[in-house]
Amino acid sequence: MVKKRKKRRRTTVPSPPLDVDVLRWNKVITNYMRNGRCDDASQLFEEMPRRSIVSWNVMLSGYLSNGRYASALRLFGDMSQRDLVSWNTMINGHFRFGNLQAARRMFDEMPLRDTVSWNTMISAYSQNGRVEEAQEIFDMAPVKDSVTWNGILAAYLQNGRFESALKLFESNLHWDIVSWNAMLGGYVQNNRLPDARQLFDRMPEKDIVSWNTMLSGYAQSGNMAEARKLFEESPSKDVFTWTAMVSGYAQNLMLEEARKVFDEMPVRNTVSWNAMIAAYVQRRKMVDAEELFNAMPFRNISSWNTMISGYAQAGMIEEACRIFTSMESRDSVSWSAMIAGYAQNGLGEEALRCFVEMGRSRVRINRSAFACALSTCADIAILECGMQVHGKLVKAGYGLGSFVGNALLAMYFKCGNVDEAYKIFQEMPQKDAVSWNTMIAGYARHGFGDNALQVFDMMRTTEIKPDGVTLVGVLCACSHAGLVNKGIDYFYSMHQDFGIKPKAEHYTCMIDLLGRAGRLSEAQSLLKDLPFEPDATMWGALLGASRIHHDFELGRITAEKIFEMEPDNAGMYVLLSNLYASSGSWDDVGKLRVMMRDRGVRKVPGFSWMEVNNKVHTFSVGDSVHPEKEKIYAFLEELDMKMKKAGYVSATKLVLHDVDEEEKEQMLKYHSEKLAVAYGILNLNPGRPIRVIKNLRVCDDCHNAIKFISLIEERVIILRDSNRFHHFSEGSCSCKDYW
DNA sequence: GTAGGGTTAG
Repeated sequence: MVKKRKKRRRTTVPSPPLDVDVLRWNKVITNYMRNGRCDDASQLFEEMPRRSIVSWNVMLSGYLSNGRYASALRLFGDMSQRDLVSWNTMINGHFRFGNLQAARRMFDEMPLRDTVSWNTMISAYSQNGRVEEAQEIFDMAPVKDSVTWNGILAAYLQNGRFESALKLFESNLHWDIVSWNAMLGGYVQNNRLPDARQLFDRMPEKDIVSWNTMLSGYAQSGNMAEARKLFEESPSKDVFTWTAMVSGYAQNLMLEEARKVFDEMPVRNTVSWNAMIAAYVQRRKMVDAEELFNAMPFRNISSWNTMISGYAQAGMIEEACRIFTSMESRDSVSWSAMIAGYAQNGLGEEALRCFVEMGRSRVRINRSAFACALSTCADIAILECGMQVHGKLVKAGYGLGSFVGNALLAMYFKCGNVDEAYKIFQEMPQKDAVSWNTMIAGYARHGFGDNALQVFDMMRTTEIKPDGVTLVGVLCACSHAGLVNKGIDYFYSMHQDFGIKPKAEHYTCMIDLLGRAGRLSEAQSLLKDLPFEPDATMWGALLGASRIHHDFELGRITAEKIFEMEPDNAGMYVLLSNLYASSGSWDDVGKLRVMMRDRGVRKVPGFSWMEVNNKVHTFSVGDSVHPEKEKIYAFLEELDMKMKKAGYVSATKLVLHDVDEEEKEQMLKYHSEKLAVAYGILNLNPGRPIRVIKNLRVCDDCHNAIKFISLIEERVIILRDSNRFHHFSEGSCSCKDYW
């Protein structure tokens, strides 16, 4: 079924009699193109006294590989004759620049197709994430050679359909070595190293690629001992082998070993240098990285990109920007690295500005940039913006492959639009573990525990196995849905049923689950019998439970533990302070305040934000800067009266400061989330949900007040605080008053 | 002109 490569048939149109001159010209042009000298090449092309079809083809592929799509198109239009190579090149070019429809149209219309045409279509569709189309072409292909077969195998492997690939691979015994290697790589990428090794050992023949694939599999998974063994056993080594070792040591943070291999390498290329730079970058040694970067003989775009992301990850965003702006040409990775860098350094708006700028540049926005932009929108929770990115995404024709689809899911959840998240989820053609986990955890964080568990049940009917993250979501969902016993069951059977040993995060969920249900002593004993040392998050869960159930003493003990571990965690001081205040122990509140002052712990100022007409409005306690503050305050006064009539009592006891009653009430009234909600009601049409984001946990009084507001104003209000989501509607909240 | 291995973004 898989045959040896056939000799290429050059043309269908007879070439003019070759003369040596034309061959020489073509050679020079090819060299120019290889070195990125497009303009020199085209000048030479213009000056040629005679041209063969090869001259045209060399120009065409040269333009395409140098990013000159428009020039390529023009040239293709100008060609007086075209052979199969011209057509195939142009089709591939359309794909490379994301013009899938044009490629398909050209394929459908071309006068004659050879196997390369079919193969090009298959692999290009696959590289664009379109497995269905790749499959369609594969099924239609009249002749299939080994490249065709490997194309469909790679299409499965590269697009998360490992099981299908495996099935296909096992159904046929005549694969050539390229496909064996592809399958080996598939195992490696799916972290199935023992299986990979088995395949490796039973390969009918191995070439250097097989050895390198296996070696880098070990290296990437942290098994440097085994990688080293293969390195020494392998019958031959090339620059790939050596570079894989450097990068393996780099990723396992073994800097000295990496450098030693790098120094011993008989031959280095740019990628080897890049791997060594990456080693320094991963250790945040930017001085050494920069030194190497300056010393290397040739830099390619990855070298620059590595430096950008290195500086960005080291928090040196100005330096990253310096590298970015000094580049001659930037590709999608450069842009993505810059966008991600801004986002990781808390500069969300800069990140989005950069994304917009990328859209204006000649570089096509790739999946990564979309994913980065979406996750930025998610972090700063601006739904409108996220929806616009979503729109662009659809227009760019990327579909809902799991990578981008998952980013979309997360964005809609984090921006508070649960329904849209579910819609996306349903539309996703392939759901991986991350998709399922995002859905489950998303529903849970929004307080829709039952939905989360439904999704979990659906997941169990698929071939995708639940992992540790899934179980965190499930336990969290049980906690939020008040399904205490079900949660306990899952916890104690997860090892047996799913082969997942409970880790710290699962214990934290359990403490939260028991605590929320008021079973504080059980939560305590779980904490006492932990198989490892509890961390501050676990104590935090217990403190949260103490607060909800007003267990003064437990709260105090718990908080002391936390203060020992994390003396700077302001949130925990506030939590304890609230607990003290709610029982009127102003003395303790005062002592705590002194303690905070002595230890230099600063309360993070609370603020909220929301989006109206594509503009983000930020509010802080007792805001006096917002241009419409008069209107907002007046509205709040009015609202306050209505709320009191409906039975609302302001929880003055909860204010941190021991001030007189009237003043306390004023301070509460103007908490940032209340201001934001008021602004939303004033500026968003009735019927539209009001989405507010707050950087801290919402306080009891605001939570209570917003419940009343949702009832009086007949509004759905969705509040994201630092911990979870609250959906207020008709006087109640999806968190069931526990957060 | 189409396929498998080493570097960068998510």
